[in-house]
Amino acid sequence: MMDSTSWLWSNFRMRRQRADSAKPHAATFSPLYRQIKTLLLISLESGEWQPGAAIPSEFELAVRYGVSQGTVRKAIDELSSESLLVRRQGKGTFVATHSEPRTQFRFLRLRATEGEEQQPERRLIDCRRIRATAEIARVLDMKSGESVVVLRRILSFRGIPTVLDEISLPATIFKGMSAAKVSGYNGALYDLFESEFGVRMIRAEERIRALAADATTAELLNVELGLPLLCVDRVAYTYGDRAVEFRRGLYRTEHHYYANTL
Amino acid sequence: MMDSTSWLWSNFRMRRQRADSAKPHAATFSPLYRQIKTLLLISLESGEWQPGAAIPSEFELAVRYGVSQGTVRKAIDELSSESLLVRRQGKGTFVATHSEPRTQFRFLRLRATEGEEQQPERRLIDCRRIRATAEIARVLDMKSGESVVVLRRILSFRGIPTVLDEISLPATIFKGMSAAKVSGYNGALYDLFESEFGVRMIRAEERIRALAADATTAELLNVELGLPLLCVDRVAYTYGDRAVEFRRGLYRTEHHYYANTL
DNA sequence: CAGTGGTCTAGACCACTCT
DNA sequence: GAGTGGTCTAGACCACTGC
Repeated sequence: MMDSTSWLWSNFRMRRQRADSAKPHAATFSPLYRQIKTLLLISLESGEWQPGAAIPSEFELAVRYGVSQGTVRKAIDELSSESLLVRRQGKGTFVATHSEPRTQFRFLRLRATEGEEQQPERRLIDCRRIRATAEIARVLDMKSGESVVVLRRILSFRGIPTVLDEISLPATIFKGMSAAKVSGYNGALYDLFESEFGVRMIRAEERIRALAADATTAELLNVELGLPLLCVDRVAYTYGDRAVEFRRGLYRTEHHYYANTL
Repeated sequence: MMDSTSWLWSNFRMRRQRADSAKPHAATFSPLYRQIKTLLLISLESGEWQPGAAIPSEFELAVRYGVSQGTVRKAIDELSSESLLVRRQGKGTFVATHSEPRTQFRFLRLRATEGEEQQPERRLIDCRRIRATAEIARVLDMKSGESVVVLRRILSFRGIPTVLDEISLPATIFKGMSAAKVSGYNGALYDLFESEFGVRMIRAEERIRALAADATTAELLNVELGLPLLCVDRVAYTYGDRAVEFRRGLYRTEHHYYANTL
């Protein structure tokens, strides 16, 4: 089959790396397990293995790539520590999903000052199409003026509006995004992105500042003008470190805090 | 030597674990490499290996503990990923130190909105001894009324006062702490704690909120009353997850932000 | 060159899950 | 019991550092 041919070739190229360089090593050298990791990443990104599904066993992958099980294992170890894969002893290795509570915990850092943890209620305010501003174009690596979908929504805890999110997405990647799609969904947005648009958020960077509530924000969050809020700017990345979301969150912190571990 | 005796005994006990339990496995089971990791932690905590110094080679440790090099390796891997040890190919494995810039980056998350990264100037305001309030006693796991050292200081960037820190430390652990000791030191506090008091900060948890500057803060940071500030409450832990510092930081965020990666 | 960490292998056995 | 990930070993060789 074509598959066999392609992996034989890949493997040949991998092994060559060591043998054919006259100089000790060029800057292009990478160990076998990293090359395996790259192959696994390709399979993940291409959708060959769907979120939530099991990937082939370590033994099978070792045979497929013509390396030892330990080498495959080390590649999976890294992907697992990056939360792209999840190992389950006795069952197999699975593609990580945003529908797992563990993952949601990772991307929503707001915790209640006291009392039990609770799921937020999500209410969509609006969903518009605009042309990318210079700022959005810069962080999302687009051209100014390209089409962007902007969602605004409110997260409430125990009925208290607590977070105002403004979420900017490249329209070309999130084709068919609409208020209906978001409203009809009762879960984390990243879960929707993954299942409906095939966009998996891998990593995000946040910049946190404090600022005073302006008129619009004060009204939407039902607080008085000037109340100090956390302003959380997030850029989220998918495979290959491609930025695909810019999100500005305004958090009330009378009864919640942003949790972080150093 | 006594050393030989003790490690032989330890090793015996480790291997026993597998053999002598009739039931498949009690909840107390832990794999060999974790037991090795614990032994390494003991050596670190006891000061047998000083910060910045090299620990014995993997081969030597394998002989000492009577296990294979790969098992020692896995133990070191975990300690290394927890930033307790640092591997340097060809040189050895070293005890991590707070004097390395990399480590300071980890515990000071404030970044400039624009321009080059810069070292802050540190100015001590005062250093007092008080009795632990209920709140401090709770987070530092002390009794109410026990002696606490409280430092207040300001961090300035480019001459602009930006952070007001109030740092509470158990007096019994930080014996001999004084204004002179802190003032005479031009570096990260954790570096001072490590070298002068033998207290190594391993991990910290932060809770971030937004609040308005009160009168005292406004004066010390030279801002107007009510300016929104980040309030960063940190509890820092040393070996064995013992809390040894409570720190409340108030951050101006006109020209800086708190950086975080998810 | 010797010594250290880094990679890779092959094989054994353990622990867990499901059938 | 079969299949999966988890641990452990012994040994080979590579890559980097410093003498």
